[in-house]
Amino acid sequence: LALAQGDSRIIICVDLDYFYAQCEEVRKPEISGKPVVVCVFSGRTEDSGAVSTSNYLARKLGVKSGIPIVSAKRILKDIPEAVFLPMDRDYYDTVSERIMGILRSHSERFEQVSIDEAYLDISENSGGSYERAQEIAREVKSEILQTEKLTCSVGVAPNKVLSKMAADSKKPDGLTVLEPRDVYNFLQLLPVEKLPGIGPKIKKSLESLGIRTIGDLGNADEGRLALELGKNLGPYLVMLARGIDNEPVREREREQYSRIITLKQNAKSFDFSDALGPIVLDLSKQLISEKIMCRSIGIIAITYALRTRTRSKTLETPTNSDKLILTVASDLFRSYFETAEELDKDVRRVGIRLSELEKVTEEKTSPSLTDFLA
DNA sequence: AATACCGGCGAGT
DNA sequence: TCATACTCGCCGGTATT
Repeated sequence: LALAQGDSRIIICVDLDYFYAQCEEVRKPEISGKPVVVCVFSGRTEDSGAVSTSNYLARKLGVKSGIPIVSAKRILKDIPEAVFLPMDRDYYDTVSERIMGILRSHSERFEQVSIDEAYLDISENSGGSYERAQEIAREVKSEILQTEKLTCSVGVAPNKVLSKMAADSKKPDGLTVLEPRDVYNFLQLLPVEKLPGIGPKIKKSLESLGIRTIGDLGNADEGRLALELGKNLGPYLVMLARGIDNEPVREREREQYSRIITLKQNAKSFDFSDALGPIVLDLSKQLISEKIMCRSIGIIAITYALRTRTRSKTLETPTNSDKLILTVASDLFRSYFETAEELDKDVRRVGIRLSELEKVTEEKTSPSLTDFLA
């Protein structure tokens, strides 16, 4: 089994356990030991909405991410101590930022992939030793536990995908080291959906080709797979299945900002500025505070049938103006409702997406009055 | 032919 | 039955040059 240059790196994946719910346990110690369910209430009716995250006690009883809040309440109706809390993103963001600061201090090469997950390339600080790498992982875990009282699951492996799979293999509060010599046995018998990036749809596609385990996938004919999954995705997954992943750990710029809301009731059209005004203002404020402009403005409509529909427009000149964003978004929605097929006009949720981002530079900042007077 | 843009879809937290 | 709020990435079609 060839592992290419992948052998020579040592990567750590840190994954904070049931993050939102664990943040709530830290903030309100009296709820730990009880099932905790973090909810996104959509405001349509009392308890409309979905479960964002739950702690392990709730999960064990079947309350998992994505299920309707009413289903969760049904499941836990005989457990009076169960706790349902509204999601508080701002709070989790601040906790996340502090933890990412800790992680960043452990390696020059750092990559945050989500609010609760990051990679560290510790090839250098470990001196190539998995023994030392494991110590570093232990230090990271204990530092997060001491400063924030949060547990995490950590994977140590020769590349990002394997470190993620190692972290996934023991949760919560795990520490799994996967050395190059163990990779083949680790992967061989796992079902394909354990590979990050393979969800229900791709699993089904692979099944139609008789591919069930990661071992099967690694031995698959790349040509046949390219036909089934696309010319890039197919071969890429085969390489992953062979334990090869040369993606570097690198800090990435954010590529988009979006906001989406659930309408009070489904609509064939709606008062654009009423519904969109607040989220546009919020987005615009965020762009300005982060000194960013966007060159593409998009709208998102989620239909009654839960289909996602999008329209977007690329501007000549980048903007961060709430007025312009609202105008463009309203136009896009108007034309959407004019042109969409009948079923797609029944809209449940609407949102806005800003992309093609650029940093604001001095020269591009629009001249202000004081500049004129100077 | 290469690149930009667009819209759909899939996956993940 | 009921079905959030985000982010990222790939795919294929079409328009533009």
